[in-house]
Amino acid sequence: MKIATWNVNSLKVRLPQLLQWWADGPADVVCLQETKLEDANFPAAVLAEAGMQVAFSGQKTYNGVAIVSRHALHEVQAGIPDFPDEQKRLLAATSNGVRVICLYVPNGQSLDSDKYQYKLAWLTALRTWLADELKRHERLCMLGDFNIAPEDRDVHDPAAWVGQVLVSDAERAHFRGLLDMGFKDAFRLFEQPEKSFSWWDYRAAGFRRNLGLRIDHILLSPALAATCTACIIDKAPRKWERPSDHTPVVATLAA
DNA sequence: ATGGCCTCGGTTCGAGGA
Repeated sequence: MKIATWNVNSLKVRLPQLLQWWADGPADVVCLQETKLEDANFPAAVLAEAGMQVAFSGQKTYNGVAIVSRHALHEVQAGIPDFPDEQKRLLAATSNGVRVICLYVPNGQSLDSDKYQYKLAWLTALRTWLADELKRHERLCMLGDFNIAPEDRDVHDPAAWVGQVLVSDAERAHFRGLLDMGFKDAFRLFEQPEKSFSWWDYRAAGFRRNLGLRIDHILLSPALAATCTACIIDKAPRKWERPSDHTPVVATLAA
């Protein structure tokens, strides 16, 4: 079973790329972020036609998350319980016996912004809720755009990023907190090339020059981590016409 | 060396992203 995460930066724009990537067959479950679509406009019929089961939670213009799967999706839940939030950033569902959480962590904008405080509050609520979820679901995974580069090696130029969001101590402490709960960063279970990133700025020819960040992650519960045989960043879609600024991350789980 | 894009809503620019 392959599970993946991909911030598509508008599903309306990226629908052809998603269909192409799905047809190429690299995943059984894909968590999508930044769909930027109200639920009424979600292309459910087109995706169903392509063989996808879908669950989605969206809003106009911003945010929006979805899960697409070859297998049926059960027990769909949107949002973090007890954390009222207008922004559609979290969706959970069970597929093939695996509990899948799709998330889009707030960006935070800058360290002195209210949006940064919202980001930290969101992460606190996430961790509080997850402590319970880990007890309820042994086979649990969390995939998404975390908007956190966990370590300096996940940043193309750490010195240039000092003092910015995505790399701050408080954000990284939240990420480590998830690892301390028992989650494993699937990508780091394996030897990886240096300067592996999942996002590159559209500006400055960022992709061509590999000026990127690794901010899209797959975290696995201990039981799932034990079954993980590979985790890769698939850079192919970032080279296609009109790409998202993020590219998919894919983990392989043995049956 | 510097700055360099893309998406959306809604008009032709501002906000937001990372």
